[in-house]
Amino acid sequence: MNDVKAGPEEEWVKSGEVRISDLAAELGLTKGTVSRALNGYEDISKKTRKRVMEAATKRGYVPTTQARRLAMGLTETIGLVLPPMPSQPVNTFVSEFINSVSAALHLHGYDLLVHSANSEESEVEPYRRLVQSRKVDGFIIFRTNEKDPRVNYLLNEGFPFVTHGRTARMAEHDWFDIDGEKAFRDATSHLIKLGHQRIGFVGGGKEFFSAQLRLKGFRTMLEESCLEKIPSLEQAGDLTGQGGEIAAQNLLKLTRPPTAILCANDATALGVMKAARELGFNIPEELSVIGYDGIALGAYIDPPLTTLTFSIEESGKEMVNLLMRRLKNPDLPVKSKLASAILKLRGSEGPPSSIQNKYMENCL
Amino acid sequence: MNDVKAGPEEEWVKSGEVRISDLAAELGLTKGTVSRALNGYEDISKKTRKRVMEAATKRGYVPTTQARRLAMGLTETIGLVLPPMPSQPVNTFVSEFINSVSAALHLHGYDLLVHSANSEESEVEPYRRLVQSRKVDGFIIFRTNEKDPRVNYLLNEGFPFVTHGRTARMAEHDWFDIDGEKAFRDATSHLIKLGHQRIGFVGGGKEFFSAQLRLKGFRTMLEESCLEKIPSLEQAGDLTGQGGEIAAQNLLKLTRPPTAILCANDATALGVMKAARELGFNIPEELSVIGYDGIALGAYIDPPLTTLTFSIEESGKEMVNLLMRRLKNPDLPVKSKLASAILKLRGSEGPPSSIQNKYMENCL
DNA sequence: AACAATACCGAAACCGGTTTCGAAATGATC
DNA sequence: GATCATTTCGAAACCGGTTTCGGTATTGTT
Repeated sequence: MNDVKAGPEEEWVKSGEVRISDLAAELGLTKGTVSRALNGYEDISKKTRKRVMEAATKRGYVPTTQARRLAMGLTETIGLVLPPMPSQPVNTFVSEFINSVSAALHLHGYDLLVHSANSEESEVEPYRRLVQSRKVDGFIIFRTNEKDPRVNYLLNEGFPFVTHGRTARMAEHDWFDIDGEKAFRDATSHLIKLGHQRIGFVGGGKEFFSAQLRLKGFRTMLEESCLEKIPSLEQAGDLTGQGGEIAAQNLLKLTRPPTAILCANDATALGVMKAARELGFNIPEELSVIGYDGIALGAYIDPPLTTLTFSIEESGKEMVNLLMRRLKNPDLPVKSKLASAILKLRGSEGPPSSIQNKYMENCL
Repeated sequence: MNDVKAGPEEEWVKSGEVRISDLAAELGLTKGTVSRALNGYEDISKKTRKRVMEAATKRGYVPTTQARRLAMGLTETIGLVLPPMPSQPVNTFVSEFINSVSAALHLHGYDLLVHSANSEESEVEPYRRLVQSRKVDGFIIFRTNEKDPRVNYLLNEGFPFVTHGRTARMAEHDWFDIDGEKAFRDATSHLIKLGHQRIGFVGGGKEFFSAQLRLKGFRTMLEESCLEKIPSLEQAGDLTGQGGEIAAQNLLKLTRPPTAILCANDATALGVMKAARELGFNIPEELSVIGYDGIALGAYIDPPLTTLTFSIEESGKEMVNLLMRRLKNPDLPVKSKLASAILKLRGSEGPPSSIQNKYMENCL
């Protein structure tokens, strides 16, 4: 009966059974004194502090988080609400992102509360609940839209948060983003240098702000390179594989199909490649494809997908830094960080089959 | 100055500013009475309850979670520790799983605390910390190993948890698992019926319990079908794409390479397909490949990957149910649930090029 | 009308910590 | 040795709820 696994001499203490008052009683001190001793207050003699610390480690005392947080009036917890999952998630971004955010928060003594969004209710509802019940001190928000109700709500409440992605009100809140515009200038430039002149673009709808910025980068580089903008080569997808398929079918059935297609993300690119295969286009000989996201799977398909990648770990870390700064001092001016994506050449792009060499010559 | 967004008449209350004592004072009651009124105690008159409820909704009162939890002695939080991320994650399981677990927990009024494992320290360390600081009431554990130190620790502590996957001590704790053995019997049977007689298997190391069970299913079906077991056709990978590549190279360079390869997961299968392409094997004509996991991206590669799938949403839901049951009554006998995977035919398998028709004739 | 039973609410303890304030003990100064 | 400044700790309030217990006020019973 009642036997426990432990050495014979060793007295086994089940975790978390010793309270600060037990410790105080054992030491002949008050719990206030014990608390101050453990928390490094200066008005505790070295001798007493040593006694307390030793007793604490010996008895395995760890303060009860709930009590400490109540007393200190903070939750030491950051909320992250998962957007409703698409039926066919193709991206490992979320898990990597959660991982890096969680790790970064841990360094600051913060916990990560992950909440799932119920698609039945309003987008801001989970945030409202978490704020009202005071379960978190701040939020990490990702997949922002240009006009984002979550951002509006939190700004209105004066509640701390950082977004991954810019919004219409980005001047009013901290944010981190990848410079998708520059990324697509780079990718477009790369294709142009390879000799492409008819380049297609498959983006997201207008509701995807980041995808719009990528489109902007694409257009900018076309203009800089004196290539005419051909509206029919710009397709609005929905950032899914299926959307990519449909968009690619539209593009490749044109009388003069593009020789390259830039995709706003990798899922789209995979759909584009699938459609291209089915329509008999060889990649990259007859069609170059470039994606965005850098998903690992891209390296295993045939041909391996050339894509724009960025460090998810850095994203998480930087966002946590911004948020911690905000929590320490809510009145600081807004701060933001723009990181850049790099083009990872893997093989799904190359020179067009028939190189038209007039490129760039009449420009400037 | 000090203007807030609200109707002119409406008095604007910033969320979470009203305490139970405020409410009590306003109503001329004590906070104990207000608390009982809101929590449905029977010793409150209908009239008073109505007054309290109305005042609460009007003033937007929501109890402070930390205080409630401290008073009630529970955290209403479940911990989930992410295993160290592989450098090349190709699987969306984690994010989907987190999503479904979080959603299921929410139905029970529980929160999900996601913690990341620091690869520098022991595997159980995060669990120990969460237990000692009393941040969670229980754990959801996944990617268990046969001998799992986390399981040992928690069993020793008597701390509630549910695993995704079986362990050597599965008789002592609640668990949920997919019947990988049956799944691989099915997949193997499918290949045999297609006419394959030399079937390769790329698994994980011995440290991956679930992969071992899949191997067992493979072997069982070979035996049942009176096919001889050829040891060199069983390769131990590491459940990554790279591992799959290497294993496939070994298999395909054999004098008599297999006509089909079963893979313990999709990441491995992708690596196998890559190696096969590079060695000039056409899939599925010259080599059939089947994976396990049902990752969505498998549908977009060429050929689409045939795989064994299961419902991640169901996994999360069932695990939460098991855990909630355990929390309500810690003394209940252990309970478990075994769900089955289904073979999703997508095109990466087919009959072998040269059918040897003697199959199954001399069996039984 | 007297008494017991019941409905309803206030008072206070409690959860497990933190932090402020003041008092006692110690040390320093003359 | 008396006075004052410092060090060190105890006492108590506090964080914001929940829950037990007991005391009125009300109702029901004979």
